[in-house]
Parts: sequence; structure tokens; C-alpha cells
Amino acid sequence: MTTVRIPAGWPATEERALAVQDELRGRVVLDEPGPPPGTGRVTGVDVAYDDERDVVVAAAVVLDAATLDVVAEATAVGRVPFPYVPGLLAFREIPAVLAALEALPCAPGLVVCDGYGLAHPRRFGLASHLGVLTGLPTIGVAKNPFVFAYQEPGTSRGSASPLLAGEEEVGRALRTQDGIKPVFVSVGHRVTLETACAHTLHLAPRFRLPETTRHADALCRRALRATDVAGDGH
DNA sequence: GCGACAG
DNA sequence: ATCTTGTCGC
Repeated sequence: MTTVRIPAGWPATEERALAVQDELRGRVVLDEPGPPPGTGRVTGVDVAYDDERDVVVAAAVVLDAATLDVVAEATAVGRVPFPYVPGLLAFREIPAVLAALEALPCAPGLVVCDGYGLAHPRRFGLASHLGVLTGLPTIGVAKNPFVFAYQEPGTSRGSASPLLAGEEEVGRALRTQDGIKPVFVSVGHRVTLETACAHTLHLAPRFRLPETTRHADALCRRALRATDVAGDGH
């Protein structure tokens, strides 16, 4: 497990964080289709916290997109760099996620994030931010709706309905399993909403959440527990 | 003004 | 995110 280095100038206040979002928002690329589902590699990233001990652990798990087999993984530990503030989640998670991605022995391909990309109050969620910083294609798959309205999608797997910011479709409520609560998909960087939804369905053949986030979630929790005093002898 | 609000 | 036992179901 590698150690997180917090990037120089990482914002410490909400005001500075908002300014960073304003500055980076224009660098998001929305006109590339993105890699086709089922080919190449797909990487899930997730983060777990122990705020009591000021510890954050991130995991990145690379899957073969065709078989969904795990082909590589990495973790990173560090101190929590920012409090949780709705709309500023990226400032809490990204340093650790970057460290985990850099520790991978291979290229990540498409990155699947826990949370939102475009479906964000300022159109610059975690997935957008991570995409701009890394240049990688990214999408966001969230477990809960944030601030956008949507109609309940049809009851069968594959049904979807738009997440609306007024007239603009900023994401989609997508049913990944029959009769199960939908997930909330949005574009991060260099991927189309169509492609993002296709990837999400491809990655969730059996459970509600994509295999990428299931693996990343399990790994960062396991790694965090291994950090509990007596974990690795320090 | 008050509440809601990704993880 | 995290605090938490058993329990219902495939």
C-alpha cells in the first residue's frame, strides 16, 4: 500500500475549492464517444475513511472488460485532506484516488467513480475532476440521487430515465437489475452518456452496482481495517 | 429563513 | 462515509 501525497496548493477552504472547480470545469471534454464497452480494461476506484484516526484509504481495481476478471489492484493510505461537504466530495477523495491509480502496474483504461460527474450543482463532480486531472476517460455511478429530479425508470434491467437540470439531461437513472433501485450514471470526462450507461450495464450483469465499484469498495475497506492499530506494525 | 444534500 | 445483529431469501 503506497502513501498519499497531497498535491501542492490543494484547497483547504470551501471558498478555494469552489474557485478550483470554476477554474477546471472548462477543461472537461464531452465530445469523445469513449472506449467501447466490453473491450480493454476498466478500473473501479473507491475510498474508505476512519475520521477518528484521520485515515483515508483508496483502492483502484483493474478489470478485464470482457471477462470482468481482476487483472491488477493497488491501494493508498493518507490523512483526510478535506471535510465532507456536499458538492465538494472530490476534494476529500481525489488525492488518495490519484495515489492508488499511480501505484497500478498497468494503464487503467476507463475509470468508474463512486459519485457524480456532470450531474453536479456546478457540473463538475468527482468523476469530472478526476478525469481532468488524469486525462483518463471517466464516468460516475452513484447509489443515490443528488440534487436532480427524475422519473422512475421502467421496472426491467436496462430501463433508464433522464436526470434533469431544467431541460438539460445531466445524467440518467439506470436500472441495472429487474425491480431493483436504479443507479445514477453521469459522464465524467471523454465519454458520452450513452457509452457511460452501456458500460454500467455491462459491468453489472448480476448485482445492482458495477463489479468495478464492488471490488474497489471491498478492497479499500479491507485495507482500512488492516490499518487498525497492529495492522502493519507502525 | 429552513431543509435537503454524491461519499 | 460510518455506527451495527440478526434475518429473510436465493
